Amino acid sequence: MLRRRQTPIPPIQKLSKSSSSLPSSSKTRRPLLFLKPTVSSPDGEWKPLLNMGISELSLPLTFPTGQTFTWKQTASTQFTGVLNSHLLSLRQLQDGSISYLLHRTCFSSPSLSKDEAFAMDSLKDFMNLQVSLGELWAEFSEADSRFAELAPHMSGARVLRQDPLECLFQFLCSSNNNIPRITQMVSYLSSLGPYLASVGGFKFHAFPSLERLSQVSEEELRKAGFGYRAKYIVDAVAVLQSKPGGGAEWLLSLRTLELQEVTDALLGLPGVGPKVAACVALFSLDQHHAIPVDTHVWQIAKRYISPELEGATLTPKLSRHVAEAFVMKFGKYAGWAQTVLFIGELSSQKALLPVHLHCDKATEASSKKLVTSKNKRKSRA
DNA sequence: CGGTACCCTTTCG
DNA sequence: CGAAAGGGTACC
Repeated sequence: MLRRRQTPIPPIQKLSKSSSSLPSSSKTRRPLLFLKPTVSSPDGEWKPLLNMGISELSLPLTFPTGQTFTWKQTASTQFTGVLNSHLLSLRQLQDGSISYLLHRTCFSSPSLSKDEAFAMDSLKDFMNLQVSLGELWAEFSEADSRFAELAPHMSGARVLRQDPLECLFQFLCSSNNNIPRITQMVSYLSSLGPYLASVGGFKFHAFPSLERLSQVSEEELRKAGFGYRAKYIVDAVAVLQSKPGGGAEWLLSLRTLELQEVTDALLGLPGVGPKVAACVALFSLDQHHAIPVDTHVWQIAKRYISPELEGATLTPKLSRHVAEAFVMKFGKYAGWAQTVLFIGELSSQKALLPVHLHCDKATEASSKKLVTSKNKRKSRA
């Protein structure tokens, strides 16, 4: 059942110039993937990546959950994004098996095969695949009952390891903002970078360099709807560019530091407060116990972690308290636990949850009713 | 440390 | 249709 389709599909040069190179035996059993069948420089083919099982990786519980705004859902079970200037799509079948497709872009090597090894390394890195969710979640479930009841419905929700520069600018856009607008702003920034290709109606660009970003003015950003964050972007670019050795490199170097040092460093950037710093630390700088405390996490904390906080308002001091409480409870991968609890709060994901696991007041009442009526039915039976 | 203005869009009452 | 809130930060 779990047999992987490891059969190394021979590197068929799909419809390459010398069509005679197609092994005749394969023509009747080609997979039914009619993707852009006749373009002159075709994409690569779908290839099996791995099957860790749905419990280790779920694309829909990893990509559209507020960690990244650059990956797009390009088909019902397909997500597409840019990794080190490579454009690739991922797909997941019911059994959890993941396939990938490397798209051809203006920057692709002629054969694509050279790019593939590189793209695969990037991907494993990007998905933090060395971290086993199974072990972590067992511990989390033991530590926290809310996690335990949520976990079965959140299988495979992972924390990504994004490029720090990209991550920083995404979350600079996120302050006091909502997901659709953040997405719009981030795609504006992305559009400044080199165009790669179009997939599923989305145009993909490599994220712009600091140098390219430095060419955009505050006024332009304001016109593009960034509001007061326009100044954050412009100023942050300037500060980063002033770092000896380069801003992107400086950000990357934070990966080797402790969380407190990372946080302090990030807080030195314009537009970066504790919440944004924690997001960048967790989602791109290997700080697995960074806890971005926003209004959702605040609700979670009050409800499940520190009930005594009911009625309090979220001050910086209390934010730190909440973050500490999470780390106390979940340990050095507390940020991963937080992500699961957080997804449970997202209204977009609530639709996938049984009603009794919902947590807002309106549904709380009705779920109680449901439970009691169920119980009545049961006891009558 | 605690309070408030800041852009702008959507949702709520 | 006005108010409030939405995945905060800078400044006082």
